[in-house]
Amino acid sequence: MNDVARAAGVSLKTVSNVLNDYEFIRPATKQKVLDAIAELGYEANLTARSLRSGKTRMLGLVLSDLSIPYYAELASRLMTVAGGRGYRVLVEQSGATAAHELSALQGPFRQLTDGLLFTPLALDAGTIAAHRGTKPVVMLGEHIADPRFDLVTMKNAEAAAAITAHLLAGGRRRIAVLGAAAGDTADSPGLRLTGYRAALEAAGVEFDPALVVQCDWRRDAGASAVAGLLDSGIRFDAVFGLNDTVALGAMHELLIRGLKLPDDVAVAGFDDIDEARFASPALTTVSPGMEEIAERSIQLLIDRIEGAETAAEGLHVEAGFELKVRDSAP
Amino acid sequence: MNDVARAAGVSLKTVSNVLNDYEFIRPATKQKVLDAIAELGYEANLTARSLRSGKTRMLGLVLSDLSIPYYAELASRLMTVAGGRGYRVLVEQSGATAAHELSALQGPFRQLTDGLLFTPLALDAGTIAAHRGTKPVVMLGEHIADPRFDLVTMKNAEAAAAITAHLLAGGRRRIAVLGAAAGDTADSPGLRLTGYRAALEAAGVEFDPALVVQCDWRRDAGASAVAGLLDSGIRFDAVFGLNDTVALGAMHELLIRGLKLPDDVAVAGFDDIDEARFASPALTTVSPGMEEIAERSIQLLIDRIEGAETAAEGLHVEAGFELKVRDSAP
DNA sequence: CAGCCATTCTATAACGTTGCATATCGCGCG
DNA sequence: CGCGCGATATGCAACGTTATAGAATGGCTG
Repeated sequence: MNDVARAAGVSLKTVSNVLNDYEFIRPATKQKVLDAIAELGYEANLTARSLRSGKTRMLGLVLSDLSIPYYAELASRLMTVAGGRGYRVLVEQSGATAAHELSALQGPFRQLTDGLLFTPLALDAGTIAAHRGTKPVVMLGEHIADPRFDLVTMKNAEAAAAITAHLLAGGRRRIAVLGAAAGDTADSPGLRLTGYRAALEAAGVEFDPALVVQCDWRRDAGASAVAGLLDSGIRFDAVFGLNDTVALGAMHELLIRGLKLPDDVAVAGFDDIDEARFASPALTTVSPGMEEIAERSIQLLIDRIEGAETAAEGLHVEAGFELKVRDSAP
Repeated sequence: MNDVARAAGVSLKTVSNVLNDYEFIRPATKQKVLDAIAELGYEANLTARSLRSGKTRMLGLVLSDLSIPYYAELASRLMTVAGGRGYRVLVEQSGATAAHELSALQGPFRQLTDGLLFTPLALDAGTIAAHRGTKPVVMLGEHIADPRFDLVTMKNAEAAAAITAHLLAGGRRRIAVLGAAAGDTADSPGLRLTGYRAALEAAGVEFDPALVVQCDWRRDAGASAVAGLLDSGIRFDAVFGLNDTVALGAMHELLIRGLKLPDDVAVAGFDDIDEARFASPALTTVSPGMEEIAERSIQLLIDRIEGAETAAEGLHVEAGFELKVRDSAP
């Protein structure tokens, strides 16, 4: 920067002012500085800028595992949106363990970022509140729904109700649910199950806990879950996987067992990952507005960072959803 | 750090020395400092450290799109491996465009990292060499194979030959290839096609260019490609998708058309993404040693960064592969 | 017992930027 | 004509750390 100042015949501070779009600079001066910068190929040192300004222009993103398709897509979009606002995204994988989540919340990772997009899975609201520090945090997902925190999430219950209603409208009456325990009411599984139950009730169909199978949200777990149902002789004419991955695993198992989809069993999922569209048969699912989630969460976080006028209390944003009717449950 | 020094009754520099594992410190002194650090909850300021030392302890990872499953899995592993060595990974998406790749190579992104893991798709070796800068760069993938660069890649040709040989051993003679042009010899498509041709030749089966279909490495492209083959009446008894995604798209289309897999057509892929295992039927593919790629590339890059004794010339590493025989091509 | 070296600790000066306060200039107004 | 004020440019200090050089201590050697 010294060299630029000398080349442009101005002071160090003037160069800095040009770079920071300071208001009161004569166009001629500004041009001289810009020319010198171009000629010397100067690039501002971001580390020094960070040290002095206390800002890194990086956003932290904490999620359990980047290789999970939903998170990979979300991360990709968040990076694109953040990039458009002049921020980078630094990703940290927590493995959904409390220890890692805590260290992401207060460790060195935090120092490197101006704000955090946090998908807590293990920590509870109290612990997070105690260790959130002073920089802004925006929660993603459903694990935390606490007025103290900003939260961007999806309409889990409404979307699950909509897709259940769609299955019911198609004449299905015994809809197996994979990925929640019958008593769940909180977090993604519980909220989606609640939506399912609401739709059943609205249609006057009785809820049967035997149709609810708890399993991890992974392909193989979905396959095993549906295998368990088949083996135990429980009747069902539809499967609602609480995410697409589980639904796809279930579909795989149903096909292997020689069942016809959707005639024998209709299958529906949740998330609308890219894969759902190209599955065979294509998976009926619900798109939870990931684009909107990405945009609103980045927007909210940056507003907090840059001190925009926003509510003092935690803001709760719910993105819209869209039913995607495909061949697995027409 | 000042507070710690005062609390421990030592100089600022001694605290710094303790943090940097300086050799000549009396255990008692070290303990006093550590106690003070613990008591005050002090954490070193990483930005200041970076400014002074010129190191950020971050590695850059440039890839086209994080939402592509292969890259998502690779990124996830790289982050884990790097974390174990005390580095973080900062991801930059290039969209496979030359402009973005170039800006990742020389723009501010570069400043933030001590070294680069670079998956070039658009830039050529000459351009990269001209703009590589002074910090270490390790290439990933096949686009660049130039002695000037360090490169970590997979045995594309050998693995493709092995899986082709497997199809041939199963009695298949007309194996369609999706994802390359008949004349390709370079990059992932070309290398894999070369392996395919080598296996045909070794088995005395004639190469038919009509069986080679160029398409993007995406699901829908794979589906369209195989649809084109079917519609044009070209006979084939097997499909080799040059990556899993293409193969899965093809499989989808074949199933929709009422073909029996693997009886009518065997299908094989390349990459062994998680999805391949749970497809229906499960996809025969080749696992290109991603774990090894992650470990060797991080190792190599960190060695270069920390100035370990390594070859002056570019080092080329090829990870091993493993055939995964599943139901789509038993 | 002086001299030397290994060990242990410290003072000072950077790293490259921006916040704050201030200097300078020219113009309109009383 | 002088004062005040907006516009423009600048100087200095500080952000929190580490590199460099050197000071202090003590033990060993000749």
